Amino acid sequence: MTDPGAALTTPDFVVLGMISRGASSGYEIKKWVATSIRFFWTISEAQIYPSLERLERAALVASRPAPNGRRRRRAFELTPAGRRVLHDWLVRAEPMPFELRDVALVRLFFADSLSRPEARALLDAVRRRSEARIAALQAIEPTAGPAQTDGDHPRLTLRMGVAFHQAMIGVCDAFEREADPSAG
Amino acid sequence: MTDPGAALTTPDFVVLGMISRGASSGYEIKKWVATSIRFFWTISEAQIYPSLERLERAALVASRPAPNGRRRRRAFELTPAGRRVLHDWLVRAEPMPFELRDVALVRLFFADSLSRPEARALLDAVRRRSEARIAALQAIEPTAGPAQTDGDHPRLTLRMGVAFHQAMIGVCDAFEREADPSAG
DNA sequence: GAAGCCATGTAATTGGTTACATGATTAG
DNA sequence: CTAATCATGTAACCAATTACATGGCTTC
Repeated sequence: MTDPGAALTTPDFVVLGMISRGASSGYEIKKWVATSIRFFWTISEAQIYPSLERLERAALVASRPAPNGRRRRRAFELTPAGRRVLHDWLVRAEPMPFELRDVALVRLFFADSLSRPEARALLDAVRRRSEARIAALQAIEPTAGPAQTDGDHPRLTLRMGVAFHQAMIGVCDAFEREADPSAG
Repeated sequence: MTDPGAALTTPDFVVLGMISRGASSGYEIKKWVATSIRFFWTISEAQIYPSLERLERAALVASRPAPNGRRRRRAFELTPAGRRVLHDWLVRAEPMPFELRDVALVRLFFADSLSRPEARALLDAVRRRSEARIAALQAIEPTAGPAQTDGDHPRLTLRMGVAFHQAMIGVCDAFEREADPSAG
């Protein structure tokens, strides 16, 4: 075949990527996603298990039975081809659209029709949401241990999440100060 | 019925909201979305026209034929009920999950397996993307004219977009400096 | 012995996009 | 006279979620 990674979708690469980082079972992939990339990508079992099948048929991952007692379990690892395909995807130059889908911002956009206190309440809700999200992100602290100076990309993406929401909070505060200078 | 806004989806409220801001036709809603909220919400004709039908059946909008010459056109406006439903939605206290879906961050997350220059190239791509997005946002400048001190929420959401991406750029820069202190 | 977690998997539905069809008008 | 824009609409398709089904193990 010309390009074994051509038919794969982003969820497939996520599965591949998590296995490359050491996740072995479908269940583990799900949990790892939930404690790492969930803030910018989600995935459900209904995607993971069929994806694992496809990846194995394409010989990008290999599985062996690895039961815990009588509880069945399949352990996966990358094949050399899988590692190559993942690498190619990571370095591929292609547009990466920034897709945000945020009801809160939609509501804020339309908030001109609200009264001052109503608009302020909405703005406060947005600020609190960001504060909560920052707390959730900081509770993760990936790759436990003191700052490893080098190449800790999970930490990088975590920081981006925090920076995002700090920025949002900053804009909320600035806007509030403008609308109500007495509180400045 | 108990709550005329209960059955509506977010796209419906977007349609309602755009009409409340003066968009009159389906076509116009589409264009207004494309120059305002598209950075945090999108909508297609295939959603807009059926939505308009639903909203009219629910008596939240009213339409009259308003052809331009022989080119057919339906002009919409909010009914009092529509205005009320929109208002209720805007002030409703309900969770507003921040949903980001970003392949770029996924790729960055997995970038530990890349070589230094490869990881750097990816980081640069992310930074350039944010720069481009900031430029696109600043090209919009909504509610043309000099800063209207008060209640300009479209401008608020615009600023959030800019602040977001400035924050991302900041994190990119910081990370790069850490990984390669010689460039500091 | 019940609740919760480990573990795999599928069916049905949802929500949305893409692509198309149609046709009038305006700008170059 | 052609391309772009105005304008409305539908059909087919796709990605992803929700909800469920099954069953073993662990903890209280």
